[in-house]
Amino acid sequence: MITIKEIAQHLGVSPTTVSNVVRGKTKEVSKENIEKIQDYLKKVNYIPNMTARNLAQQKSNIIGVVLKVRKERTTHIFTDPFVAEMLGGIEEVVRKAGYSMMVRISDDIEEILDYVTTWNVDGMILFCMLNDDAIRVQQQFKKPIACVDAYISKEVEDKFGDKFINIALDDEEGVYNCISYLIDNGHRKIGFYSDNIEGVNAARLRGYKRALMDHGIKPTKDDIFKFDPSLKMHDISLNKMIDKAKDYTAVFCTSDMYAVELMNGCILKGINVPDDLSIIGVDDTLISKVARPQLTTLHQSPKEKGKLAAVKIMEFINGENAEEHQIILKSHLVIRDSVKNIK
Amino acid sequence: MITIKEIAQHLGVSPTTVSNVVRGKTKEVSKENIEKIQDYLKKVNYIPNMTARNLAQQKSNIIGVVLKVRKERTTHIFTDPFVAEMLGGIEEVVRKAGYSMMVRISDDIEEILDYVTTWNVDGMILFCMLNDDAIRVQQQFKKPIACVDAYISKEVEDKFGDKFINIALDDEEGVYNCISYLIDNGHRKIGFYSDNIEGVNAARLRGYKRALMDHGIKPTKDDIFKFDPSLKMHDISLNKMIDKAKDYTAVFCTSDMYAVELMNGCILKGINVPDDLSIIGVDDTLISKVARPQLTTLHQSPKEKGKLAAVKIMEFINGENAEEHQIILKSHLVIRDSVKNIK
DNA sequence: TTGAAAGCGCTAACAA
DNA sequence: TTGTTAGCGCTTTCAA
Repeated sequence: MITIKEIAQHLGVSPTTVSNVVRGKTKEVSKENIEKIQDYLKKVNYIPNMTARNLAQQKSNIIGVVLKVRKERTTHIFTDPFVAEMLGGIEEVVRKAGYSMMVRISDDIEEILDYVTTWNVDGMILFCMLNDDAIRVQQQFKKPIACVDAYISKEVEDKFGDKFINIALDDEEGVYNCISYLIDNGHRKIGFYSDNIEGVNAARLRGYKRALMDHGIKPTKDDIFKFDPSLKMHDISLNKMIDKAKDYTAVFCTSDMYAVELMNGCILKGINVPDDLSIIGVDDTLISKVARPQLTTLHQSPKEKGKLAAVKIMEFINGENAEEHQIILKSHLVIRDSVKNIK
Repeated sequence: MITIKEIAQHLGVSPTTVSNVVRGKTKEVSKENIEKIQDYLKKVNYIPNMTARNLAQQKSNIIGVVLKVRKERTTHIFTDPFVAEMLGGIEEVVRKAGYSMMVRISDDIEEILDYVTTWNVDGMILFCMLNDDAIRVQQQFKKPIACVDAYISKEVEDKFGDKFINIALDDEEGVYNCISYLIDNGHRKIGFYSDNIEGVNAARLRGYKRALMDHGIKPTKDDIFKFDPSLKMHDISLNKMIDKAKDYTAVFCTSDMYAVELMNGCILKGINVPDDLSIIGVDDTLISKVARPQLTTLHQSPKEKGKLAAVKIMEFINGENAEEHQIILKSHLVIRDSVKNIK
């Protein structure tokens, strides 16, 4: 690759002048030099060395997109329609802003911090941060951060500066509505199905419990099914769940993907959905529409979440500050065919 | 961030010695220095500056993962289960090899070349390269390349050096088998449904045509439905397709995603699958199992394709050479419920 | 075993 | 308007 220095030598000008032309800072360059240099740049197809540029400018032009997920989920995290849509939203904004996206999957916040530090990313978009993580991140990472579905306390949140935002959903409220809807349709034995009950899903669990209690139903620990999404355990967990499902008339699942997998497993085992079991999911991604029966689900827009996070990061980088630390999007229930009225 | 120089000064040793310890090149460092330096590194939580390291070493530790897709597909490329699974396969291998993944979506080969050049990526994984692209890539990009589903001529292929591989599928043969299966089940009016007929899909189209002709059916241009996958056009294209579908007893779709969307559209319009229309897809991703009826589809393993591409790139970087320019994986038909025997 | 010095390719402060 | 110079943080020769 040809360098600025070589070009400068060849044309008998200084590297600064060439550099200025390359970067379009042509106010201080004479017309004849601009033309001469531009012609030559094109002729030799000059392409700047990003590494050198970044070192000189103490930045990276990289946005670190970090998916903090537990090991069991790593292998198929991209195939979760929620994540896929979110990434699509992020990618577009980041690319159009002239930045590059580095995607990192990890379940270890220390590793993540090392990663974004060593690459000196200009901003980080962090998916699924928990409270303890947030404390560490806040201590160590001093660049713009946008979170999607971080679930952290008000106190920790307030420790972050002006370059922090969390894009969230009204999870508790949304799930409250889902469960209320089930109850309105005559369901009293309602399961809660998730791969974890941290962060966002803790909020959802609260909504679930509150809805039950408000309708005079006492939630028990047994009603919460935590399953292992790793490839190995997947079918085992699923079958366990299906066995238990017979004791229920409805199950709330914390994502469309899990809902649809459960539904599929049930149907294959002769449990009819929704006649024998009603199912509700979350996300309203493509999969909920193509599944049969079509899935009743709590709508949110993963793509919008991703886009918004990316837009905010760009604003932060460009000097704007966050006016608030949280943006809470509104969910709504999309009623399709996977819930039966059993009144 | 603390630098090697500062550490050296503080400890009264040279930057070289610190650098050697950081990189584990401790053969030439005295034990007392090793210990002293390691302790201090830990104490100050030293994290190397990747940019500086890369500039000095003339490499990047980056693998460029490039999705070359037409503009209409950009917005939801990650949500295609094929792409999602493939990315998952790539990510794992790349990460475990100590590299970082930069994902770039573009439909312009010149832009792609500029991108990987400016970032000085150590290797590129390229999805969906066409013949003309390949010529340009071969001219300009002299680092290891692994392609997934590139479709290029033997001559162009041979112009690449020892650091090139293409991971492909026996597309023509596979689709030949799909169509033969349909014909065996009594179908004679069979449509071909795709968003493009370049590259891989050109091979599939050949398989389609050959199967028809071998069974005495003359394929016509009208039987090929090209639709526009952009968000705007999506429903319009789909409806057009569905209108035409009445003239057919079966449709072959070039991906599960499209197959499932078509199936869904048909069902919503009162066209029963498979009673009124049989459908076959390609990929055998999750979506084909959760759709109803379950989709009969040509199985391949996107994840394996991705993994293999990434493994090959790493081998190339580590000095190994390609023994062949193509690895052709075997597909096979997975028979589920979306095809009806109408004999 | 250690360290001085040059260099990776670019930018930016400052002088001319 | 142009060019000189130093420097970004690291690695790598090579001499001590």
